[in-house]
Amino acid sequence: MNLPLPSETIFHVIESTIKEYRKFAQKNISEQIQDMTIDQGLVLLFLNQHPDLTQKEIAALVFKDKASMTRMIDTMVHKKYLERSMNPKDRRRYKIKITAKGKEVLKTLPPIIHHNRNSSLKGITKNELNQLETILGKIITNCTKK
Amino acid sequence: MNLPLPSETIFHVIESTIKEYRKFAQKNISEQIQDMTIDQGLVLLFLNQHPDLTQKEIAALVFKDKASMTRMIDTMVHKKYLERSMNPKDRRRYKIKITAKGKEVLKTLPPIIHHNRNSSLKGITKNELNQLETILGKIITNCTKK
DNA sequence: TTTATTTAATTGATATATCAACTATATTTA
DNA sequence: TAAATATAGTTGATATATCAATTAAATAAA
Repeated sequence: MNLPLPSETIFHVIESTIKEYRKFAQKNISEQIQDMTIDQGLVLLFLNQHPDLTQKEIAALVFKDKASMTRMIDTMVHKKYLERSMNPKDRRRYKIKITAKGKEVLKTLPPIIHHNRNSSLKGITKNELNQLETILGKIITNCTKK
Repeated sequence: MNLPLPSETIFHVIESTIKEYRKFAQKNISEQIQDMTIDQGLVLLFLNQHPDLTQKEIAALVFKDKASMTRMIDTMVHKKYLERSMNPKDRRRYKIKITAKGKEVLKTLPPIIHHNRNSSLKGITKNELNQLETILGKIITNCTKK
């Protein structure tokens, strides 16, 4: 069987892309906000626009499982970016609130992220982005159907 | 600032794609080879075609750092897929050899991986693959230049 | 040739991720 | 309504990843 090496496949390119983007984005975040990981930043952005998200829902949005999310929110609570309080409508869930410190970060973070996205997509047309999304969508479908 | 949510960006799609592919590929591998992770399989494939790779070089190929690679190869040695011996030409490096058990796996693995790649890319044209590679290449360049 | 620098790999500390088992609450169904 | 099932979140065990410091050997510079 003449199988191309993993490094010669499109999957290698895809993985390389997301790793380099994450490295790039983390570097730019760390320059301005210390002790803030990309994923923690994303959690803040999500909660800011959707305050009623459950831990499980946030987990899905950032590609983690619920156990990881428990611990991630533990550390964000410990760092005073978030607060947990009971949700009276469903006492299995928490209400997760962004603290004042968290809101401060939410002033600094969006411009950085905006810049990360823009500069990493520089020279790529709207049309190309659509192509990208379409093709990747096919791969996702192939991997998840049935 | 009206910043789209992370889940609405192309980065989310890219990350989703690689995660789903990995999940899909791992499932198919686990059905036939127990106790073998994707990354361990990739290491075997690389070493099979390039027996003189150093740990550091393998690390780069599978997107890990050298400390992770030390430990990954430790476990593969422990599981009897690999053997380390000294490299007389450069005694800082190891010569990493695939054992008989490793070679057995290398009979089973390639067809699985072939199937994983093929079925996850089903319905995608050569041209689309080229587009994909080109566009992702631009993102990588944007993230790594300077 | 001795000394300084670089390189490959390891180690310890720590962070992060994942699985399975569990708790508490809510929802369904008999 | 009581019992069964499903859901949100936690926890412990374990695996995996990352960083910084270290070791040992090779290479470059003095």
